[in-house]
Amino acid sequence: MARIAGRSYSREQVAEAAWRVILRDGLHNASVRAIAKELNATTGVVTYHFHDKAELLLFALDRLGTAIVRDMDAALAGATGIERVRRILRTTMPLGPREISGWKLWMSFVGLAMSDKKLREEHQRRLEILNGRLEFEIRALQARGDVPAEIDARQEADALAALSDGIGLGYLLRPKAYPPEKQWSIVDGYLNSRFGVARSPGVKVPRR
Amino acid sequence: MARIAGRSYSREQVAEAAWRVILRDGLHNASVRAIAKELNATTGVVTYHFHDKAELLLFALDRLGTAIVRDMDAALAGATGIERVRRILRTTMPLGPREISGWKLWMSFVGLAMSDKKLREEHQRRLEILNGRLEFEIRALQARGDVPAEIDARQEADALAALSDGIGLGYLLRPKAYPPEKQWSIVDGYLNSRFGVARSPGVKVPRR
DNA sequence: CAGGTAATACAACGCTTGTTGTGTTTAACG
DNA sequence: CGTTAAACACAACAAGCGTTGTATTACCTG
Repeated sequence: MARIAGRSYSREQVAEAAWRVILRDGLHNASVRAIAKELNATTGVVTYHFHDKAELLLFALDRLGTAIVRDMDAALAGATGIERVRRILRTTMPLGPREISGWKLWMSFVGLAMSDKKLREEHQRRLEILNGRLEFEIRALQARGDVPAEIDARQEADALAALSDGIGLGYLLRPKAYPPEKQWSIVDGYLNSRFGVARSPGVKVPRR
Repeated sequence: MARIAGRSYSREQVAEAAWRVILRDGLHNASVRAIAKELNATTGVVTYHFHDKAELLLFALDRLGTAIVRDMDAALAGATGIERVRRILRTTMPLGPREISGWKLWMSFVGLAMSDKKLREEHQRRLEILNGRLEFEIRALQARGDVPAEIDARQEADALAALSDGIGLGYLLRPKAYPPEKQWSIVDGYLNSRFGVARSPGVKVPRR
């Protein structure tokens, strides 16, 4: 346990330093030494808090996921009906700098996850949580009568998640093609033609 | 220029060896030596045909993209109307082993592209071609009267591409959640509710 | 004040990496 | 047949990597 303030780094701080290095120099340049230097420390800090570099990366990805889930729950507070679905999507899509950074980190790890089983399982766990949230909200809308009962909530959630993720991926590679207004326009268009939900007026894109 | 047959490797063969190594061991293990070993050769082959390792990777990604475009054009032969849109999507989505390998390679490079400008530009070029194809077909459908003229073809193409890419990304991380039938079900559902196009009977998922 | 332990620094090891340079083979050409 | 250049093998290099071990600092406890 950390003794004092000032010195003594936590695992979270190491993970966040790793985030910054990955965002600035890429994952393949995120060496233990580079991460330690980002902390204004030496490699001793990293090797003390983590057994492996793999453990550090896994922890960094885990924290990234929990941060997203936390933001999502915070965004859901006080929302009802279809607005809850919109809030969920708003948290995952790259609308602001925070979400964009999250997406860049996420996609950097996806590349590694193609060949690393542990990282892939971590990705799966997180995606199942997110899609589960969407499915839950859609079922709630069906119980309310706002959404036709004959649709497959599970499939509809996976479709919505795919659309959202595709927009995120598209934004990272072609930012000009997917500006925030267009992201929302696409999603609203989908929600509208799929659930018959009226488009939200103004297409507000606030948050940070 | 290659003198004889048997020996003498081409740039394409080196790139394809790189593909196999990346698919088997991951991009971070695709060293020059590993790629040469995959060719049953030495590093001399690689260094002779490519100035850099970066040049090799860029070439490998470029060839992957042109292969996809070639498959797409082949799939478009003899198709008319909305079926052409379906054929395009069928080429990009991870329905068969070939497309799945393509997606794994593609996503491996995306991770690097987050910090490599050249790779990112190559990704952009390819995506603009693919989305351009979709936009062109949608405009053709509008000219035919099959699709309402008041919709934004550009945005509709980007939305469709995002949905397709999101399904591809989702499949790589959660294959069980996006089996081929479900992939088509989602896309058909979208086309149906968006363009009012009748679902294709049988939901065939052939090809390789 | 003394002892102990958490937290970090630092040096060193073995290994792998991309790259460069120099041989060596082989096919084509005058 | 002899020359030339393409195509490749091979060795060597410096740099960087993750990891390990040991030394050092700083705080808490008794």
